[in-house]
Amino acid sequence: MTTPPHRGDVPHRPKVAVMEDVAELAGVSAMTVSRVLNAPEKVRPETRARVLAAVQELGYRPNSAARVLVTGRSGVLGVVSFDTTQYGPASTLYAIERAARQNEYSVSIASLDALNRRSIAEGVGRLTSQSVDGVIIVAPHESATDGLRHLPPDLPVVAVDAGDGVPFPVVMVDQHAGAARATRHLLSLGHRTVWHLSGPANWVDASARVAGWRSVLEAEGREVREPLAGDWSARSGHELGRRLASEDDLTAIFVANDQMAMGLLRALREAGLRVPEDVSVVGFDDIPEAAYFWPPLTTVRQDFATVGRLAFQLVLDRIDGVLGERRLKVEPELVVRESAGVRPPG
Amino acid sequence: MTTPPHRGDVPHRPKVAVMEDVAELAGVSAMTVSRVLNAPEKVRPETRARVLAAVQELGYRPNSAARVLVTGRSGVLGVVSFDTTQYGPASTLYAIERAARQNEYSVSIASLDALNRRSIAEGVGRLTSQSVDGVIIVAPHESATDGLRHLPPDLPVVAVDAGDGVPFPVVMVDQHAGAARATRHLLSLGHRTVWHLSGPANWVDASARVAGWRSVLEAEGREVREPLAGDWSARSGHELGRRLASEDDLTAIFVANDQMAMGLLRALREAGLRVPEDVSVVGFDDIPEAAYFWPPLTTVRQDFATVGRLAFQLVLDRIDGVLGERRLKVEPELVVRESAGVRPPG
DNA sequence: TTCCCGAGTGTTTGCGATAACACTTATTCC
DNA sequence: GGAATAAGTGTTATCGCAAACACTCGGGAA
Repeated sequence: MTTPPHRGDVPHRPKVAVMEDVAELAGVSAMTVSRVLNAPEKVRPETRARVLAAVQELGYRPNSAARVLVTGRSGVLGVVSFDTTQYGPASTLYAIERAARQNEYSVSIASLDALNRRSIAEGVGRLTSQSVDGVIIVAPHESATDGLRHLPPDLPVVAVDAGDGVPFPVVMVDQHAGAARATRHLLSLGHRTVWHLSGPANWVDASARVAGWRSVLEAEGREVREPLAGDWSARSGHELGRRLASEDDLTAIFVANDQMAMGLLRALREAGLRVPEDVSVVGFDDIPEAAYFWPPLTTVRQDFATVGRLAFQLVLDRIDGVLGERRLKVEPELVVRESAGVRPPG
Repeated sequence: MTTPPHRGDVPHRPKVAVMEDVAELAGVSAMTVSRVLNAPEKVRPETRARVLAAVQELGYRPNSAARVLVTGRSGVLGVVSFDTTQYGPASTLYAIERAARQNEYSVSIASLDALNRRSIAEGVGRLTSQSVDGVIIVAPHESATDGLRHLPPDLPVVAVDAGDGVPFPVVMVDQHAGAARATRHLLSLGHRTVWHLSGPANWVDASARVAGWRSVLEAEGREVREPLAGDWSARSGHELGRRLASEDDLTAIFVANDQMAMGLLRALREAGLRVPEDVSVVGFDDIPEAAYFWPPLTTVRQDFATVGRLAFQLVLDRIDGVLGERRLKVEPELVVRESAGVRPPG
């Protein structure tokens, strides 16, 4: 007498209901249950009601793996991104998730440790092997652009803040325009020229902001001082600020993001310079804390929520086979607070 | 003669390779391919090499849906969380994703619009219907605790920062100890008592910090002033700071997070109070910018990365059937900078 | 009446992988 | 030498669902 294998050692799971169970309870075939769930109008109302009641009673939930296997669609969107602890990427991700949820999609994420071609390809790979229907890439680094050119061509992909020359739609804030706006604002206050504390080299946002800043200065025939590059952190803003503080024609600075602006403000104060009386500062991003900097920071607001929403809409279109815009720009907005004032006399 | 259906109208996709294709190319059965991928040691090295070559040549990637269907395991971990744009949740999420990735798991997210039982159940539902293997819930609100009691009992779940009485493991920073440390630090500087600017009611972290702060004051026989509750934002810190500024025995304040501390610092300055000469301030979190506040903020560092890592380890154990710790606490650390000083004379 | 049509439902098949088991062949042991 | 064993591989069944097609039935058109 042998003991039956694999029985008894497991405490008899109350096995979850499958479609067949629902069908049986409702006295119909599994196919009818499927129809009730996917094309209710094809089922007579009273049958439908019986099925729905059975679904309810058994707490039935369709098995997505089985559905994916047969339909080829998963209802999952992949997002690959770099450093989601930062305000910008985090907000974008959040907006994407919201938009996805409203369209019955869920979101799978793949964070990147580094920004380079291998890393991006690998991130996309992790997602595609989870059968995502499409991918949004939030990787605003120029090295990424390269990686983006070598993706599976049939996969619906949309990038956020990517450089030129990627073979699919891109959604981005118009960094160039934002930087230009900030720079013009400072010039309009009477400053002779504007210094720039930029983001790290090879970040597309950083380059675009440099370009926007430079273009305004050049158009106005102002002197263009070499920008100092930080790494987006308050720490780097502080460090560069100390160097900057000793320049004698320093009256206006455009900083590539709010965190660096924060470090800069502190460095200036430590050097005995008052903001905005002696030096004017304009940031970029409008993080929620910007209004509580000392002094409250004049900055350029990026609407990450809109970016996320648009990016989702674009992948969704691609998934549905619609070929939409190739490059959407969201307008940034100058938020005037108190860190930028008129040029000091002298 | 009828035309063959569904041929020619679709522009002949280069259909992706499936296991059978690999098998054919390598001259083996599909089962052998499967073994090469899942239990390579059971296949003779030369066969294995042939199969691997075929995999390479066809660019074969296993179809996860099919695998999930038959194995019942997806390799996907669900994370439900509230407001991932904030530093804490974002960092936790990031750490979870990292840990997951290192263990060949990927991560699906479900953001919550609100913190209540329905919302949490719905978020978990969205994830389970995607066949996740386990779920980590980052929802530090007391109303969540209720929702957490009504989840499918067989689903491996771990919570981050949940209150007592949830029926599964919880990982959290020891908020009580952190608050106590901050409070003791202020008392040790000679302050007679410490005010508290707390987080919103019903947030478990907020309550724990209040409790930690209160317990030290009571143990030392100091006066306990009613805490003022903010909403974690710099804005609320500023607003409450204005109210606080007029109190005449105000020399030390413990603030429940760094953003509120920032708003508070500004309000104090606006009221003509110097920090730390007139008033000492200690925050909580140690966000990356805290060192660049004016003055640099003394605060309590939460190690979100460790929290995320532990939470992942715990779900992983549960998925594997290991029943581990029920409540893990991560020690916070007081980071002394310049915003807290000795009690002013008088 | 007969036929056709469409609405509503059921049956069969197949999605792509793995579990379980069956089958070879070589190896070991008595 | 023969049985027992192990290593390597193949066969078959199955996971849960939906696509495709088949069937039934009643009502209108011819």
